[in-house]
Amino acid sequence: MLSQKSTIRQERCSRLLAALWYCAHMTASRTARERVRAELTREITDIARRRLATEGAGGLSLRAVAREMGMVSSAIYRYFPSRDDLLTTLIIDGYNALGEAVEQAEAAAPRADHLGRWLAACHGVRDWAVAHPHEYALIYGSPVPGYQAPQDTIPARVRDLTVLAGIIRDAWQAGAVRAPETEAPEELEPDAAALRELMPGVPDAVIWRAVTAWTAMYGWVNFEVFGQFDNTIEHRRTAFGHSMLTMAETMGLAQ
Amino acid sequence: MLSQKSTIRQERCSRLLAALWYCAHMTASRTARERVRAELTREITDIARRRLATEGAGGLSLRAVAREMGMVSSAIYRYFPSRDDLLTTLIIDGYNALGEAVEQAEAAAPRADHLGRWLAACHGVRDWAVAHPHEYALIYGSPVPGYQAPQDTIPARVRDLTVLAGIIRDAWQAGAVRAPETEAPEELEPDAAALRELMPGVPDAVIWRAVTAWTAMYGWVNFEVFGQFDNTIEHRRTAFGHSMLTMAETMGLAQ
DNA sequence: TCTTTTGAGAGAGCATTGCTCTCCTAAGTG
DNA sequence: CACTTAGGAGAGCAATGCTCTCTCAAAAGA
Repeated sequence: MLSQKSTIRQERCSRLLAALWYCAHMTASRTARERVRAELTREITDIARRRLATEGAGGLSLRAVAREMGMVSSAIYRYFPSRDDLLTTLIIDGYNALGEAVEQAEAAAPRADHLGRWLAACHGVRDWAVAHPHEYALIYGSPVPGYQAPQDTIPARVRDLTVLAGIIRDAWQAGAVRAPETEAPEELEPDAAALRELMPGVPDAVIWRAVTAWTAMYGWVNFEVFGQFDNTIEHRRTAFGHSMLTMAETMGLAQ
Repeated sequence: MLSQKSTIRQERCSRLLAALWYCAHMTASRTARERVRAELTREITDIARRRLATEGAGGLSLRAVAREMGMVSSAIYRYFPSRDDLLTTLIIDGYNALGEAVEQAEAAAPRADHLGRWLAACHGVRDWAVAHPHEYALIYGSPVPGYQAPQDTIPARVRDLTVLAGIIRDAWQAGAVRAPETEAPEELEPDAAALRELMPGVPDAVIWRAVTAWTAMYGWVNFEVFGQFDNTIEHRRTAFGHSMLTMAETMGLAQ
């Protein structure tokens, strides 16, 4: 009994050492094995993403992915410890894809045209969401599994928010924002801290209007992607643009 | 072979006749059997709703409900032909519960205080959603199963929208709405038809602002319920109220 | 009151899922 | 060249949705 325990501990210890050694040399040596592993990992996520786009998050099954790869299902677990980990990877990828779409859309507008940048960013979000409804549902819909680890997703999920903050910051510094007459309740003063860092110098009243516009935009996109506008609104892109123009006015973005 | 087929057809025919007879007499006779059936159906949905509240939509299993009822799983199928049908029932119930919460919240405000009615309705939605996050996710989150039948849900899902439309209609008739300067694009003219019926006399420009406010409200609630505000905004009810006040201003609702 | 119909629970069974084992081979390492 | 180890194969476990058949008691009809 004791010797068995000792053996186990020894084994675990040697594994730990091996893992440490592996970590220390990982960056230096790009062995063929590591390359094929990275390649297979990418192939798994690609297939999973494709299946996600057709079946939806609920229908994504590890076994189906394995089958499509010509692998046996247990082999997948060498690459992803669980189905939720695969989903988390897909979520992070989704955040990055959306963030990139927004960044590119916004970057296409002239820097001084703050209203144009806002509208471009909004359409960037909407167009991507409409084109990738299931991926969008994964990142901005109801949380699917028990609960995905939010820690890993933080760096990727703020990319779109950063774009908005940049627009508001630039517009404010350029004097292109009319400050609202009404102030935000003092109670909210500490809550704006994180946002204040993204938009230095911008008064809280403007920040809160930006938050309102932000949630309004995602509210619209949610409604549209999740089918709430079916059989009601046909010209959705136009209606969305008009709605976002209204929100620009609410934010005090000068025409 | 032929006789077997004929027997089957005969059997099916007699079943059909029995079903027709049953339908014809259903309303008149409330037998004990029907009462216990209704009672058990209600018990199933109650347990399902409770499990939904703790496990979420993904973790709702027919077998678990059956186990909790002391039934064998196959017996559940006498009451609901599939898991999706149970979910659809829950969705309709959710729409009705939310609709009722909104109606009650809005009814508590003085009729002439249109801004107060708007804010009350908004808080009605938010408070219910925060109190029943999984049910809210079921009705306003990403569509969970393959696709639920939207036809059955239509009567229940417009209750909240009707409340909003009533506020705007009353406010407009009372002259308490400032019409916006900018008009909506003509392209959207046909899309407002359904909404125009709910708010007779209200100009399209105001209707579209109401839609924007509506989506903004649900956008905020989505963000809050789905955890997008975690570790950022603490005083969420206050922030939500301020945001909805901003949207009232956007709609032109006079203070 | 007695026979017949029928609604509905029990139980076995099927295909599928996520995940965990143990084996075993071939690629990479000293 | 010996040997370590990453990783694929396959069986297996528990759970799921759903479909059968069997059976019995309650309701209906005479």
